[in-house]
Amino acid sequence: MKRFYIEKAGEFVGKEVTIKGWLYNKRDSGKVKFLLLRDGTGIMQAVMVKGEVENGVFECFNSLTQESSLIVTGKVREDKRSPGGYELSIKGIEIVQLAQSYPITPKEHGVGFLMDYRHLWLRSKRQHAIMRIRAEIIQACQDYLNTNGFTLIDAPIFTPSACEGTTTLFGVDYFGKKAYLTQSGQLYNEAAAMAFGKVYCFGPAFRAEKAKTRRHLTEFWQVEPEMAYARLEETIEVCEELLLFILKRVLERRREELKRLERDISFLEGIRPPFPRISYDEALQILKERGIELEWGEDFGAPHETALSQKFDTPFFVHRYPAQCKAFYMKRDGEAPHLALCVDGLAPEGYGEIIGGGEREDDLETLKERLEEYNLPEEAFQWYLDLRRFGSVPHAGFGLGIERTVAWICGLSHVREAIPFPRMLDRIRP
RNA sequence: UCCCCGGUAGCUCAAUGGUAGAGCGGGUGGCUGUUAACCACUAGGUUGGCGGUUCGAGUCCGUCCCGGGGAGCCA
Repeated sequence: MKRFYIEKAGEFVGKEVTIKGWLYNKRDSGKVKFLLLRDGTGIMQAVMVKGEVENGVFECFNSLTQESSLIVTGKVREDKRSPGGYELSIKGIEIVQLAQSYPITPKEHGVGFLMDYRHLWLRSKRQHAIMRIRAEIIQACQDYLNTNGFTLIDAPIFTPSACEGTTTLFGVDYFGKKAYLTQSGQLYNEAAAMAFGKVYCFGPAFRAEKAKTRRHLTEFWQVEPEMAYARLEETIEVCEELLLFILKRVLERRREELKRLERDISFLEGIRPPFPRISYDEALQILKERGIELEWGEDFGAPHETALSQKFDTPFFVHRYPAQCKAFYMKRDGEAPHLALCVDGLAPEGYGEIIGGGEREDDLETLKERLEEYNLPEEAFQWYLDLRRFGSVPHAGFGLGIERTVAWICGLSHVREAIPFPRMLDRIRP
């Protein structure tokens, strides 16, 4: 017989099953006692009435504490009075461990307290829903890329040098030498793209930014596709397809979780392509119309991104930023060399940037000049320059931030809930 | 790093410079359908640390620590 899981309770009506799980909560009314059991897939109410179960089983109810681990057997029934519509009539209870007094109660708590107990907080309904959606989004990224000709080529976590300047890197001791935790797999992705054509890497990135906002983690995950011979417009197409694929997948498979988070599902369902593509110059114009002045050449700050993302009901792309505010490897626009052939993908509803990417500089001499302009040591980038010496081609790619995407799709107010164990300025525990 | 707000029972929060309190959680008892159940009783405090003002400080001042919100930068 199939193993029973609470989320599949409907397939077991009338059958006797075993739930291996934990006590989420309990209630009683004298001779009727209710256990709310969770097994990792969902929560199900179990009930027992005095006289209808063995006395020992009935009496053990009083000793049960929140989050005690239990193995409960009984028969599955449909019952409208039960949350979820299905209920277990208890036959037997085996106590695996009686939990000590559990710190997280069914009442309200502050974020600081909950973050201190992140290892336990993950058991709560809301966090459970977020993590299942996160897993679905990650799988959707991989499914989309794997079925569209991309090969997964992992990039290293230890790196000998910076790819976007050294100020935001975490340094580590590497057998007496200085190494850094990667802030992006991109440079290695470019090498991989020259070998495999279309590639992607998926993994954590580390940025030692002293940023204390709802959108920053010092350790975050990203998926980074890179494509040989791709230009900016094609890259934006891939960004759009990937986002649509993710949305469709989550709406198909994680609808219950979205409901639990009280996400506005109809908003997500209403998202249709094509997503607007606006240039940096057009974005400045939009901001101006809204009374927000920004000098040309300045990068967008949080208020600018928020204002822009409130204008659209879908994700949208801002392309061709001033080259001066972008990284050294960005290719310049041949027709307007003061612009970089780059793109940011922004989520609507005030969420802002979730994607950053663009074309990479493919000319050896130009790239050498850039390294000098940006004060980067050329010798550390010899391997990277090799990619321009041996069969250089136009190429482009982008990075999609997982936590920011999760935060947007789930409607979270802070990315810290979008990752199991967030690492932030001033928080590295648990 | 800067600006703003906060730190009181396990948790969420009250308390004019004058006797530290409530709800939840814990414990005990009651209730045959509960839905963050309900009812009764009960235990629980160095008011973040240090220093100062005052007859008297949870409350005012200084400083440090911790948390929350925001900014610069970014996925």
